[in-house]
Amino acid sequence: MKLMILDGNSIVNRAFFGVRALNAPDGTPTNAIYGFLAILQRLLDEQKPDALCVSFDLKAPTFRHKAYAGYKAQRKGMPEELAVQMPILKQVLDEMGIRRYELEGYEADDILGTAASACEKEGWDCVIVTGDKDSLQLVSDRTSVCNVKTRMGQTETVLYTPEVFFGEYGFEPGKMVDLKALMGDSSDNIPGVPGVGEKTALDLVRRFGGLDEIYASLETLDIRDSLRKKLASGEESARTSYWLATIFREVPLVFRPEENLWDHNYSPALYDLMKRLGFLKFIEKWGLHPGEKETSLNLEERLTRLSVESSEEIQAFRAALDAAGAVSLFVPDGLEHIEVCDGKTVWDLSWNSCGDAYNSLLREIFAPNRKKYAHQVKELMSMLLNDGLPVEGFVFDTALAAYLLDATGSDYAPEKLSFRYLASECTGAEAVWRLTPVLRDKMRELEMLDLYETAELPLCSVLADMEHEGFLVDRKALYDFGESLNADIARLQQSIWQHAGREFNILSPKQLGEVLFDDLMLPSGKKTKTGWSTNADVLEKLRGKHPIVNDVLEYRMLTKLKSTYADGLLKVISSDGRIHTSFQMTVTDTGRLSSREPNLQNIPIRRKLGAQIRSMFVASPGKTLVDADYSQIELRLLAHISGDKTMQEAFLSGEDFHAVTASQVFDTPLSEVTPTLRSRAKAVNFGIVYGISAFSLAQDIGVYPNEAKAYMEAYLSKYHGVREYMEHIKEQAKQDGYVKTLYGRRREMPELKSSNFNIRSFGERVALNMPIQGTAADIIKIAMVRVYERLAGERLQAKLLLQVHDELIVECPEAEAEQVSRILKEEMENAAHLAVPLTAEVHTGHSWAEAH
DNA sequence: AATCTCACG
DNA sequence: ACGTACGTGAGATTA
Repeated sequence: MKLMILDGNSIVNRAFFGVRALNAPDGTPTNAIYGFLAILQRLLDEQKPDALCVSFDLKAPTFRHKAYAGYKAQRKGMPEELAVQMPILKQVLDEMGIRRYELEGYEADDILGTAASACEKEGWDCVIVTGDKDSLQLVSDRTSVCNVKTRMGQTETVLYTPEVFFGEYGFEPGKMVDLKALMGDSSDNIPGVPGVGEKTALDLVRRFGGLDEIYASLETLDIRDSLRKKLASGEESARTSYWLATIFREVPLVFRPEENLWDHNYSPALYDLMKRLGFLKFIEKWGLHPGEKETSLNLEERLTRLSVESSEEIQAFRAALDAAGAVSLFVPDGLEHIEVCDGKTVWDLSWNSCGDAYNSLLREIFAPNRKKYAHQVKELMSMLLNDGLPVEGFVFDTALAAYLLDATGSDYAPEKLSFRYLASECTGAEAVWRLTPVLRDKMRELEMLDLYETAELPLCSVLADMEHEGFLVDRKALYDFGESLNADIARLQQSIWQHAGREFNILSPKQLGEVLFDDLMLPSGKKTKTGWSTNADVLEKLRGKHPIVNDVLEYRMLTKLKSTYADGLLKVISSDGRIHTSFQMTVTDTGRLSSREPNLQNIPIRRKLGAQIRSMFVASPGKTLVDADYSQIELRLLAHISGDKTMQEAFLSGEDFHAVTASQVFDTPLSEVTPTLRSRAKAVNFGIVYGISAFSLAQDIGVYPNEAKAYMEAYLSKYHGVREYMEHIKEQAKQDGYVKTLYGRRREMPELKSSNFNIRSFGERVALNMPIQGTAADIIKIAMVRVYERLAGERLQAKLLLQVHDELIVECPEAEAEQVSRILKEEMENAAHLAVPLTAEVHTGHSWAEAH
C-alpha cells in the first residue's frame, strides 16, 4: 500500500508563483488553487497512491524553541491574493474527501515526518510531495520525496529515492541533517558553522560522514588547519543547528495511513464550488455533476428535442420554421447534420434521417431573408459557399460575441458559454438561442455593440469569401524553387559535419549545442530550459569565431524555406491551383486575425531568397494584384492615442518618421542623420510600442545597456506625451482591470495585480501595447468591410484575397486595377480619422512580390 | 505533448 | 534580485 502526503503550504506557494494570474468569474484570485489541483492531479496519475492527505502549517508560533529563536522569521508574510485562496483551497480538499492535517504549534515538515514514520511502522510506502528540499532527510527504503518545481507554468517533478539522492549528493539521505548543520540555512535561521558554506559542507560530509564522525577525529582529518579551527570553534553552533535541522517525527497526533484511503468520494457540493471558481476543466475531468435539485430544475426548463425523420415531422418542422421570427443554428461537424431551434423546440435534422428532403430543407433553413443566430458564422459561411448555399441573413454569432466579451479565453464551445453566461447546461442550438440575448446585452453594457455590428459580424462574410476565393500559386515555380535548395542544403550539411568532425542532426538544438559548446568550445551564452540556446541571436554573436556558425545559420534558413514554404505550401494547393487559408477571428488576445492551414500571414519577405516565395503567389491570367498597406499605422496610433504633439508634428511634416525621430533623439540636423542613427531610432520606436527595457533595446541594436538607456531617456523627454501615456495607461489598467482600444475592444488584465514581478511586468507591457495593436486591428477590419462593400457596390469583379495585419491584397481584371487602387486607398485611409494622417501605399503587379 | 526555432506584422 | 519586446502558426526533434 502507498500513501501520498502533500506539503500543503509548500505546494500552494509553488503554484501561486508558478501559475499566471487567474480569476474566478467573481474576481477572486484562483491561480494557487488551480495550480495546486493541477499538481495534485498530475501526481495522482503518476503515483497512483492508495491513500492521500495534505499537511498544512498553522500561522501561530511553534511549540518548539525554534519559534523563539525567530524560526522562519525571514519568511515573508503571505501576499494578500494568496491568503484569500487558502481557505477556499481547504474547502475544495474537504469536498474532495481528502483529509487535512494541521496542528497548532508544529511545522508541516514535522507532520510529514510523523506520517512517514507511521507508514514505515505499518509497512506502507510513503511519497512526500513538496517544493522544498527540507524533507529530503526523510528519504528511506519505504519513503520517497517528490520534489515539485514550476517553471513558466510547467510542472516538473523529481522523485528522490535513496539511490537518486545518493546519485545527486554523494551520501545517504540521513546525512542531510549533518550537511545543514554545517552549512546552515538562512531561510530557516539555522546558523551552521560560521565560515563553512555549501561547497565545504558537501565535501566534508562526502569524505568523512556526519558531525559525530567529523568531531570524533577532528584533529586528524585531512583538511586545512584554517577549516579545522572554524569547525572546532563552531562545534556548539553545529550541534544546535543539527537539532534545529532535524525534522521532529513525534508530533502528538495519531496518524493511521489507512484512515486516508482515497476513494474519489467527491461531495455534491464540489460541483458548485468548482463552478464558482470557474474550473470547468476539473469538472469535466472528474466527471462532476450538479446535485439533484439543480439537475431536475434544468431538465424542466430544457426545450424538447425532436429528431426530424418522418414526413409528418418534416411537415411540422416546415410549419415551425415559417412561424418563427428567427432561428438559432448549430452545425457540429459539417452540413450533413444540423440543429435548428425556434425557441420552443430543438429540431435535429440530418442527411441520414431526412433523406431526399434534406437538401431542400437546408435551402429553406438558409433562405437569405431568414434571421439566423449561429455559432462561428464565418466557418458556417465557408461551408455554405462550398455547397452553393446562400450566406445572407446571419444576425448573431455567439462565438464572436463571446470572444469580444473575453478575448483571452481559449474555448468558446456553446456548452462552455452556457455554463458561464447562463449558469445552465444547455448545448448546441438551444445554447445559441439562449445565449444570443444575454451576450448581446453584455456587449451593450460594455459598449462593444457598435464594434460588433460594424466590424466583427460583417467581417464574417468578407473573410468567408476570401477563403473561398483563395490565392493562385505558381506550382511549378514553387516546386523548382524547392528543388533548387537541395544542392546548397547538402553542401552545407557536409561542410558543417566536416567542421564538427562528426555527423549529427544539425536541426537538433541539443546535438548542435554539444557540437558548438562542448566539442568546439565556443562561448555559450543564453540558456533555455533544456540546455544552451542556439537560436539565431546567439549564433549571430558567434559569427567569425568559427566558420561553422555561418554555415549553420544558412543551413537553418534554407531548410526552413524548404520544409515550411516550398514543401509545406505545395502540400496545400487545392485542385483549383489555389491556396485557401482559414482566417480565425477568435484567437488573438488583441483583436487581430490569424491565418492557418496554411498560415499566409508569415510568408517570407525580409530576406532576398525568402522573398522569392512571394513571386510565386500570382494573379490569374488577364488579372492583376493590387496590394495596399498602411504606413506605420501603429506608430501613428501611438502619436494619436498619447496625444504627443511633437510626435504628431513629425507625422504631419510628411518626412521620413524614423529619420525625424533620430534627428530629435540624437539632436542632429535631419540632413545629417546617418543610416545607423536612423535604424537605432527605428528600433527605439518599435521597442516603445512593445514596452521594451533598456536591456533588450541594447541587445537589439548592439550597444551597451547604459547607452540604450540614454536613448530611451532622450526619446521620452522629447516625446514626453508618450511617457505620460505609458504611465497613465498602466495606472488606468490596474484600476479597471482591463485595457481597451479606441473602438471599445477590451482585454482583461488580471496580470497587473499579480505579486509576481515577471507576470506583473508582462502585464504592464501588454497594457501599453494592446490599445495600439488592437486599434490597428479594429481599423483594418472596418476598412475591409468597406472595401468589400465598395467592390460589390461598384459591380467590380475584384476580389479581396488576403489580409496581413496592415496589408490587403486584391485580385482583379487588369482593366479594374486603377479603380480598385483608388477604392483601397480611400477606404483604408478614411476608415479612421486621427490626429495624424493615416496613409496607405498601393501597388499593382502580377505577383505578390511585384505588387508589394 | 512539450520544446525550440523561425517565418511574418 | 528578478529577467529582459507585443501578437501569431508551423515544422522538426525529443521525451
